[in-house]
Amino acid sequence: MRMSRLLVRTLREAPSDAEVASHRLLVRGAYVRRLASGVYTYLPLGLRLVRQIERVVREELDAAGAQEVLLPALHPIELWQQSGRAALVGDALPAFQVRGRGGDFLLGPTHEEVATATVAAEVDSYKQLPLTIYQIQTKFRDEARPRFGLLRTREFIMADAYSFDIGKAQMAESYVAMYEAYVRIFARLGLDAVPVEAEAGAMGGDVNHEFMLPSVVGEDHFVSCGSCGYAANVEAAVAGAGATGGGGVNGEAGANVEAGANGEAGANGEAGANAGVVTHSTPGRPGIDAVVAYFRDQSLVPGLDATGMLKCIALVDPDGAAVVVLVPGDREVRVPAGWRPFDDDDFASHPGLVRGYIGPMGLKGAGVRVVADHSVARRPGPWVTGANRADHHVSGVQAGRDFSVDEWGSWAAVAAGDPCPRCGGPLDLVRAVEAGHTFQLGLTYSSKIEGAKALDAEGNETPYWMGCYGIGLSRLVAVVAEACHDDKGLIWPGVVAPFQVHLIALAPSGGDPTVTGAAERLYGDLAAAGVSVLLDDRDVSAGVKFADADLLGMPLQVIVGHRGLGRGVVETKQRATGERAEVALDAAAEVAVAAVSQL
RNA sequence: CGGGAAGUAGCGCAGUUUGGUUAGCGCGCAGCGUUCGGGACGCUGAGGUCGCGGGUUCAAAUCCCGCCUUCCCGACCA
Repeated sequence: MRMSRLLVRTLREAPSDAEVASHRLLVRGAYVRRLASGVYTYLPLGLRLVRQIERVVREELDAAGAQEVLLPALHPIELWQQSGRAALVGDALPAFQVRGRGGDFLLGPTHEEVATATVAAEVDSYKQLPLTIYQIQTKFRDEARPRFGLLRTREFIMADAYSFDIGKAQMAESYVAMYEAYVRIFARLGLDAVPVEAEAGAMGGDVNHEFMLPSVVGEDHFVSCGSCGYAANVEAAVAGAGATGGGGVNGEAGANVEAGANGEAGANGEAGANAGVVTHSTPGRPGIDAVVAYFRDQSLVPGLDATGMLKCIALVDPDGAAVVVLVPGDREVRVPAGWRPFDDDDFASHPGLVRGYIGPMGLKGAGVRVVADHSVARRPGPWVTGANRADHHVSGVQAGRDFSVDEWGSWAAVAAGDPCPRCGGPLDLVRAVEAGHTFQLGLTYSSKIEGAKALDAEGNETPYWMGCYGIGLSRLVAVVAEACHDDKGLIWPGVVAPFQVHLIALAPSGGDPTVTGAAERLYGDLAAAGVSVLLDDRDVSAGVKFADADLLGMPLQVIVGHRGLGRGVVETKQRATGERAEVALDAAAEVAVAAVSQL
């Protein structure tokens, strides 16, 4: 491709709405342009990039036995009503009515329903299984907040696959095959993906893994154990039982117990029902920090800090029952999938729970289940916590004496340093981008979509055992760019580079037949050798060409100019290392081909 | 959806506080000339409903009200 004809207007300055490096450089390099928030156009270079990533994905999925299809992006809403996910439609998903004969449709955010219905119409026998289909499609999600250029968008390109099997064991085999394909895909793209255990969320199903790419722009966090290799999304991670919190933290809590007890002995607050429990007026101070500051200012409980507070969070479990979760004040509550925090209506129907002043006492009688993190058991108290009364907190509260816990578990969000649930070693917390997700769905969809079943060898009808798998391709563009750039521009790895060679012809305006002739010949030779070449034949100054070449980031630059040509040589430059070399003009094509083959 | 910031030429910005000729600057774009290996230089030129709508005023980019859009933090995230 000749740059003089390519739609590539590079920008010296990035638009002010581009914050992160990948976004700035992809826009400056004319790879993409924003049309609306979270909606991007791929210009020719950007599309070539996507195609390169697609090529790797296709090769690996094909090698794993998956078959490519193209499912509709437009889904009849009836299909989503069958699967039971229609509740998501309208609110969270873009839906609309089609005129004429009418009907309600949505723009597919994911394709479990359509994929299942598609196979249901074709497969009736175990002899047709196992089957894995995949597609590369544009997906639509009504993201509340698109972010960071291509990293989180409303419309994005995804490679999604669906496996169908006759039994659970076979499903697991298909899953492993796809999981391994994913590992190979990320490896070939030069990405250091970490498969982590994850929650299934609204997808349903059981076993699933997220492929996480550690990155400073990541929106997710996962924990990993350097000792045993355990890795899990923080949403799904649980710390080792019995030992949540470091020894030091427990030690501090112990000190607080003594200090708190002594302080109360001399305090003359209103005595609670139980000896040692003191109620304090804390007007307008919901939340741990505000209460700690108030108690410190008023010298109510000497030495109190967040670790001496008992944090009580009201949740609604998947059955709709109210549950209060207890964790130490310095920890966050882990909200499991399917659970949700109390909303205004919930508080209204549970007058015993006062927002901002929730405490664990007396909840049993109110029909509210109380669960607590293991770490609460390890810190005996007394605690400072909410009084279940507006603008009041209590101190001197003891577990067992003043309140009881229905169930102990891992309810605190995992933090760095927590013990690994498998081996007890300290966990690391890593910021990362979720680049892929694989699920064992089981019968979640096949049990609901009409006809999604097959006869097994014994003639019994059984729903398909399914898996689903997704990789965000457009997100990968952002991730690779984020990982591969310097202050001058992008630095594409060979496998994804839109062009392998950036051939720069440094001819003065009006042309220098020697230079243009040599460049044209090289261009032809490289193309003939199967190398993709971007020829900068524009009538612009050398500085512009060098700067653009560095910005666009093709792995190998070949510079043809009169200076070298006078001695019969051209120059090569590795974009990644900056390493330059001179090669004889006659050998240049051969050298470039060899260099490219090693990318 | 909550909090914050911002919308002036394709991009980056000044001007708005204190209303007052014809709304500027850099880059980019077009033409001519010079230059020619790390974002060259000179001259000429094109390009703007100052986000949109309403209001105040003799007069609005500037003040007031409403709306839209975009970005950042958070919530959400199939």
